[in-house]
Amino acid sequence: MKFGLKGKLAKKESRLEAIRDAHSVQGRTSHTYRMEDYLEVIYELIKEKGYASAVDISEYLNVSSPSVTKMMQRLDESGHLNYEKYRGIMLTDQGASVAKSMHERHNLLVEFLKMIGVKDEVANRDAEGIEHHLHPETLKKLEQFVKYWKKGKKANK
Amino acid sequence: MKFGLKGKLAKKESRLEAIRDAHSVQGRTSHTYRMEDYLEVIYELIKEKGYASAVDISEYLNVSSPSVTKMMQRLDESGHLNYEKYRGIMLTDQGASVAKSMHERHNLLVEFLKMIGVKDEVANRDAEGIEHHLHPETLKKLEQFVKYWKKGKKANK
DNA sequence: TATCAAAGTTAGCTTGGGCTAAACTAATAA
DNA sequence: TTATTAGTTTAGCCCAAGCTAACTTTGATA
Repeated sequence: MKFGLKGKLAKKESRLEAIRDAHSVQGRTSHTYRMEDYLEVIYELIKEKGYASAVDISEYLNVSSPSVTKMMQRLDESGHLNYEKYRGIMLTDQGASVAKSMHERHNLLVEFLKMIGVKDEVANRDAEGIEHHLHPETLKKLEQFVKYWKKGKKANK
Repeated sequence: MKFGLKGKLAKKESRLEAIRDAHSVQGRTSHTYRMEDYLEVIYELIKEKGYASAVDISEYLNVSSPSVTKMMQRLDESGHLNYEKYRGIMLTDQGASVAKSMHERHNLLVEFLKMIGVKDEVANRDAEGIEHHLHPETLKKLEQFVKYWKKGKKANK
């Protein structure tokens, strides 16, 4: 496997042009980063306790319960979960898929960060911030890279 | 140099606890991520053309000019730049320092991403998203790591 | 020097996400 | 069965950041 040796053929962009490209609107996903955070917590709660209550969500995201309620309504609206007042919360397939994706990104990022020597706590915090911003390609490459690195480590341990 | 071999002594946290820690409020920096974007563009504009005009900022950030004006007022307020209506924009030391930090983070991230095989365009876009979320420690480790890796590459080229 | 286009600004609105205070539900204990 | 209370929701607010429409300033040119 080769890294970092791609053909340098691309038209060289000025830094400003690169910034413009990066900030050009480009098919955002119908949900916000904050929604991803909520979905991730709900997913973990369901995995750990079987259900997700508003108090728990509010505790783990460090927000008030009215904020949770509001977001539940939005996520219901957007089809990420089925929500019935005073009853409960269930992830839809769509919601679960977003949540799972976040979960995996998080794991991968934490693994990588620890690998390069970042302390657990910081790794976790940074991963939580970064996970929303990864292009699928980046994800794939990072995955390959981590796998590759681990193999190497094992090889000369 | 060693990576990934830190003592595994830390108390093992549940995933939810980790999420809570990550989302616990913790000394945010008196400026927002969006401010960082503006400051970065202003910095690059000044480097490339000697000054930063509102139209340019608005073009490179893909926002309207009233949005730029508003943000200039805020950044003036917060001491990141000196702004005088219809006149011009100058970064203060504080503003320049934030901008420079973004610039460096961006460079480092792009370098790393390309290193693992991510295409330029994607690397740029992801870096732009990620750069706001890096703890100084992560930054330092990533830097060491990139340096280390490059050395390795050179060694067996 | 007067005019006019381009650049910048203000006014006033929208939206996402957050909060507190107050009202409501539901489930348990008496 | 009723009363209490923990949990949830509503109402009504705030703030950052965005937008369009309308206005002002500046500077170049006739």
